[in-house]
Parts: sequence; C-alpha cells; structure tokens
Amino acid sequence: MAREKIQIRKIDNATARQVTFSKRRRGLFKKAEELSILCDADIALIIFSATGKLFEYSSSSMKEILRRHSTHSKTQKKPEEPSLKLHLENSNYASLNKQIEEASQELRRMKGEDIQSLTLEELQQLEKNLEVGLSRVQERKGARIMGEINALQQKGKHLMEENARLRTQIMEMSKTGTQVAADIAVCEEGQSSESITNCSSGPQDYDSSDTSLKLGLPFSS
Amino acid sequence: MAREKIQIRKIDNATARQVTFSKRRRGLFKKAEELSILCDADIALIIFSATGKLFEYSSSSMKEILRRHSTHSKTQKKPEEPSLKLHLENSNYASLNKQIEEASQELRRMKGEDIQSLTLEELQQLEKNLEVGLSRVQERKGARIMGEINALQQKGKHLMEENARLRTQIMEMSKTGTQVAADIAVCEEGQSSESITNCSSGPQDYDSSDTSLKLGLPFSS
DNA sequence: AACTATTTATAAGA
DNA sequence: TTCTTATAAATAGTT
Repeated sequence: MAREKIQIRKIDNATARQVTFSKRRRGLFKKAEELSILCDADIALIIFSATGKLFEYSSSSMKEILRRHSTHSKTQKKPEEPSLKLHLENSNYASLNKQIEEASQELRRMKGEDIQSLTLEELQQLEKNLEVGLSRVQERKGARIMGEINALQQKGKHLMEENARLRTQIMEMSKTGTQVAADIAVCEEGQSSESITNCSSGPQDYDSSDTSLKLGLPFSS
Repeated sequence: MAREKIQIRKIDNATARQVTFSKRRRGLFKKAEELSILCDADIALIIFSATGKLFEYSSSSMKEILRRHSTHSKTQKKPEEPSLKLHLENSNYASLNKQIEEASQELRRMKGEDIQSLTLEELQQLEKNLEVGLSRVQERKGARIMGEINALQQKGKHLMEENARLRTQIMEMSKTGTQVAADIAVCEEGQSSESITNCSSGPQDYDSSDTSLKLGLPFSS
C-alpha cells in the first residue's frame, strides 16, 4: 500500500519481514481498538510472531473474552462423548471440532458474513461485472456496426435507384434525341428541383456524408 | 478515513454503527490475514459484536493458537512443553489439524472459495483465460462483420463506378447525340477496352480514392 | 525512525 | 445491503 504494490505472500527478506511485522502489527492493533470503540465490540487479538513471540490486544479482559469464546464454541459445536483414551479421543475431537468450525464459518460466509478472505464468489462477482461491462460495450459496438451496415445498404440502394434512373434517362435520350441535354446541364449546376434530386442523391451523398464510411480498420477489440 | 474524518468514539446512530462494524470487521480480518501471510505469524482474532454475535478469524487452528496463548500466559518464561507425552500428543493433534486444514482449504479452492492467498498472477491467469475466450469470440465476430462491410463497400464502389459511367455516357450523348447508344450496349457488357476506359474515367470525380470508403467510426476494441 | 509516493480503507451518499 | 466516490489512513521502499 505504498511505494509499490506487494503480493500477499511471505516476505522473503527476514529483515524486511520483521519491519513489516512491526508496522502492520501496530496498524492491526490500532484498527482493532478503533473497531471496538466505534462499534462497542469486544475484541481479542492474539499474534504469535514467526519467532514465537506473543503479542496480544483485548478491548476488555482477555480472559473474559476467551471464556466467552469457548462458551460460544461449545454451544455451537456438536457435543462429543467424553474421552476415554485421551490421545486419540482428543485428536478426533479436535479435528471434528475443527471441521465443524470450518463448516459453520463457510455457512456464515454464504450468508455474506465473516468473509474476510476473498471467496471466488466475490471474485466472480467482480469478474462478472467486468463481463457485463464488456458485453455492454460489445452491444453498443454491435449496434453501431449494424447502423453502419444499414447506412451502407441504404446508400447502395440509392445508388442502384440512381443508376436505374440514369439508365432510364439514357433510354429516353436514345429515343427522344439530345433534348434531355438541357436537363442534364441544369442538374449539374444543382438547380432544377426534380433533376437535382435525381442527380445528387447518389454519389455525392455516398462520398462524403457525415456518416461516411471508412473501412479497412481492424477490429482491434 | 473517508469523506470526513471521524472521531474514534462510539457511533451514536445504531444503523451507522452496524454498517461501520460490518465494514471495519471485514477490513480487520483482511489485515489480520495479510499480516499472518506476509510475516508468517500465527493470529487469532475474536470479535463479539455489541449484540453478542461472535466473529472470529484464525490464521491456523483457533484451538491451537488459544492453547499456545494460555501456555504463554501461564508460564511466560517457559514456553517449553512440560512432558514428552504432552508434546507428542500436541504434535499429533497439530499435524492432524494441519492435514485437515490443508485438505479443506484445497477443497474450498476447488470450489472457488478461500483463494485469498493466491497470488495476483494466479488470479490473473484465471481471469485472463476467461478474457481470452471472450476476446476470441469477439475477434471472430468482428472479422465476420468486417467481411460483410467490405463486401458492401465493394458493391457500393462498383455501383458508384457504374453510376459515373452512366453519367459520362449521358454527357457524351448530350454532346454527340444518340450515336453513343451503341457504346452503351458494349459498355454494359464490359467488353470494349476503349469504351470501358471512357466509361470508368468519370467516377474519379466522385470516388475519393482507391481507399474510397471508410467508416467514420473507429472499431476500437 | 522519518519520509512520501501509492495503495487501501472507508465515511457518506445514492 | 451494495456501489460509488472523495478523503483519510496505512504502508512499501528509501534515506
């Protein structure tokens, strides 16, 4: 969270690790205390350094909090029969309890509580948001492309119509002689209403309209 | 630490307090986990909300940490195991727990849960794979669309050329009379070299260049 | 330990 | 509760 982002993995350099431990431990204690004060919560925080040194914080009495915790743990967990053979029974009991602990935590997480560690759900949610964003962009892009295609189709249609009209004119000229020359001249100057319509609707529009087409550009996507 | 600096004292408004509790609890758990991973520390965090609800986090086994803590509390000067028996028992207990933890974590990860310790690279790899899949589909789709647009452009270009040819022919007819009628027929069939040249010389007025049509819309991404 | 450039956390508001 | 956003805090790398 500073000069450079770091990966959350064990810090290799022992000195750096010690420094970070010291800094972050302080920060964690501070945050714990703030939470306990702001929200009237009772908090116990126990930290064993890699070297085995103990650091602890508790908003009230550590003993009291731990007792309360053990009470909660017992009531939450499936009661096991009293141990007969201490060694094995203790191990089994402990591991069973552990599994139950994990299961209940998983349940809380499914309810949206106690999800201090990033679950895939959260990541997937995030990912999904990105996908949604992408798909929206894609949609917009697609709509635009369709619009361009439609515009091209319209222009092609107009050109075809124009061509047909011109063809017809030629046919007319062939039959009636050069009499149409007048119309053409007028058309070229962009004056005659009807002729203009015929003449200008084609190429000019196609060539440089505001929706002018440019192709050959790659979809870098 | 946000829109406004707040004093660290109990939040009066119950709703706001609850919201803050939820947010900060998350933050605290996250920080605790980061510290445990970064510095190889063993951490237990127990939180009782004002309403008595329990939230807990532990970097490994809560029981183990608490046992270790009680040991420290009792014999602050002597963190050694009292007996060989107990030592072995604890070892078994610890290793069993460790195995279970590892197994369950693996399971959770396979279910997509509890991937907080995955490096950014690993997560990005996962994410990237999905994105790559998406982008490939996008690429194919984009290529298809480009093909269609190009086809339309070609068609439009040809139509424009045709249009220009016809226009030229009309001009010719206007000047030379209906004598060009014969040429028209030839031109339509695209046979006569000279006539073709004549016919196609016109379009350049309308055809901007051989790179003629370009969609004014960028196909960025 | 002190210094900052950055990253995070988060208080309000929607 | 969730999302957004402006700001306050925390902190990684340096000195």
